[in-house]
Amino acid sequence: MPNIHDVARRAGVAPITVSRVINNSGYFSEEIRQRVETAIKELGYVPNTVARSLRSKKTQTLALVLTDITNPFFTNIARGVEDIASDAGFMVIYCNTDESEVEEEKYVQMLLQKQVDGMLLVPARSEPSIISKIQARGKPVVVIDRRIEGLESDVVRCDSEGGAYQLTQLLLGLGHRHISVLSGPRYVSTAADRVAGYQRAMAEASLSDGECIYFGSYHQKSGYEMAKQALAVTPRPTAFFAANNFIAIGALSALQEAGLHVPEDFSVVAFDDLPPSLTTFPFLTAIAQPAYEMGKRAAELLLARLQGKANQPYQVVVLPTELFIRQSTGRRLDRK
Amino acid sequence: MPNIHDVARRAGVAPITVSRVINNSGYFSEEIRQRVETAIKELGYVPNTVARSLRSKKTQTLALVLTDITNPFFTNIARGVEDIASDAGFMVIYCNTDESEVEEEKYVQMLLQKQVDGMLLVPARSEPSIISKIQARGKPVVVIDRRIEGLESDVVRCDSEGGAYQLTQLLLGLGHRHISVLSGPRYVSTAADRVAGYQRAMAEASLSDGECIYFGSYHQKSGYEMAKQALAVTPRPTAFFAANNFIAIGALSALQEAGLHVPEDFSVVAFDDLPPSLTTFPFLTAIAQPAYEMGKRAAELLLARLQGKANQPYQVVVLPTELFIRQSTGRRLDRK
DNA sequence: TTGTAAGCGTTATCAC
DNA sequence: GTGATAACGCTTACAA
Repeated sequence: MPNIHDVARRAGVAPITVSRVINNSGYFSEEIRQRVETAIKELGYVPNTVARSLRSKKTQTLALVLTDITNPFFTNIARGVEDIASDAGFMVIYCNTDESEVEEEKYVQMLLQKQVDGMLLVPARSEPSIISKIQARGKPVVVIDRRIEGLESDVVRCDSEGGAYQLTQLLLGLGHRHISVLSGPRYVSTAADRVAGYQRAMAEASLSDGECIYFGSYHQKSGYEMAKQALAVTPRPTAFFAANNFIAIGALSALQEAGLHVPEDFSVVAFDDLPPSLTTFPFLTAIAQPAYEMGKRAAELLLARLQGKANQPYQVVVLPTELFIRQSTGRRLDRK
Repeated sequence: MPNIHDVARRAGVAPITVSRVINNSGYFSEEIRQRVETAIKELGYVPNTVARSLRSKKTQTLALVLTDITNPFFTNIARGVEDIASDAGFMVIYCNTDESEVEEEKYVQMLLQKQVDGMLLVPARSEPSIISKIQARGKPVVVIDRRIEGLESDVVRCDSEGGAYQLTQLLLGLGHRHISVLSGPRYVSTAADRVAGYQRAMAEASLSDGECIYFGSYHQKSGYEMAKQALAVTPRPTAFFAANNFIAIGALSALQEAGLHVPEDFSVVAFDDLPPSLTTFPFLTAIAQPAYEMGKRAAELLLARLQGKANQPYQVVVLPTELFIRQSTGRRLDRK
């Protein structure tokens, strides 16, 4: 493969001149541009970004570290990130941690070695060390989706506590008194915050939330298992609050298996809507987060840091959620 | 940030010795390993992969170029790719082309500049030039999901023609005679092959497919619009064959809007199933492709090429699909 | 088992 | 406007 020297020789100029033409930087005459461009074409020259990065200390590469690209919420974040990054001439490396701190640590280490210019990260745990580590190496990070106590950084997320409060209030308004929360991993802020929102609503209604809180993982299987457990409790709950879309789907199959019909016999609400493009018939009452917008905003924040705004104060962007009331909550319960 | 020289100085060895310890290559004594590792820790040294890549001509990076990560079919391919790549110590850059040749060309160019070790590509068009270009630069490529006439390369895909034939036969067996195909972009092989499978089944049943074939894009909106058009034709069709999941969803809303109930008044089948983790209640009769497996196999093929099997004959892997018969096709039509 | 020297392909710096 | 030179941080090839 030809390099910049080969092009220079063919065009009868110095390598640095070729570099100037390629990058459209510094001064050169129109005639030189012609000669260089011709030589590039004739040789089929492709600039080597690796060499350029070594010299310039910039890779034009961002990393997106999330838990599972398979979840449409994260998929849409990814798409938002990529669209913005791509427009700015950046490429994106993505990594799935499956909520594992070990994987997260491994990926971050690799990404630092790769000299990515910045990272967008959905942290596996609510503990600041991994982020601090990245910041300590002078790389900007934007934390997506989750809260980390005691950490200064750019953040883009939604209000989990508030959304959960809204969903719980909706159920309470429909007359439900025994509501089980099927939540995600205990140490993930969204899972904890969604429980907290539920608890606030329950407390305001002077109801106990005694045995009704389950922590699991943000997966269908876990939703199924938590629902099974919850249904075995006496008195049996009349509604579920699923802390994400996958959990809701799992809970629905548990309900079906138990012969309970939604919404006739049971109500279900979920945090995270299913994208309309994937829903045969919208059914679940849900709080929707603007995932694509979250990815976009996060990428914009990161790029701003890379484009000189390195020393501005950190921004915490909390985007609004939207409540969609659908069939899974049905009508008001008859008071017993 | 410290570099390999700093570590070498601190450990009292030569840079190359540090390199050997880091990469666990060549010979060095246990004592040297200790000294080097201590120095690395004390300095917080992180190896610079960019410099390493420049020298070794390997970036340990793959690229996944697909049309839209937002489609769960591709999301699962991506996940399969990433899992395999990650196990082998490779990172993955992903790019969305939205079926645009221009975007595809732009991305491939950037990826070549970035010196990725190999590419996995869902080509935007059934035309070999972009792939040949990558091959010409000595980079291995695996073509995913689509056929390209007259191209020698590794390929992982499913049998679109056969799956479409199966779905059409199912509809014919239920008594449908007026079946409209709502397909994807005319010049994408999967869209064309799915139409071909439909045509074969129709021809075998001695039925005409005159005005019943629509080409659009693989999106919900296009599905909606094609369905609208198809429903305006006399005699009105009694069934749709949607060439992908998004089109099916769009078609369902058009049917709902037209006051037609599925499956009572109308049947719908789709190529591409919706992942169970995203389906509140499975409803669509569909051909499912093993997307995750496709991504996995494709990544394995690519890695094999990178690990010395560069000159083996190209492999074309055609994975089996699975038919799920659900409610959207209902019962046998009463013969008129 | 360890080290020296050169070079990977660019660009920053300074000179002309 | 254009070019010579060094340097980015590492590893290959060779030497000791």
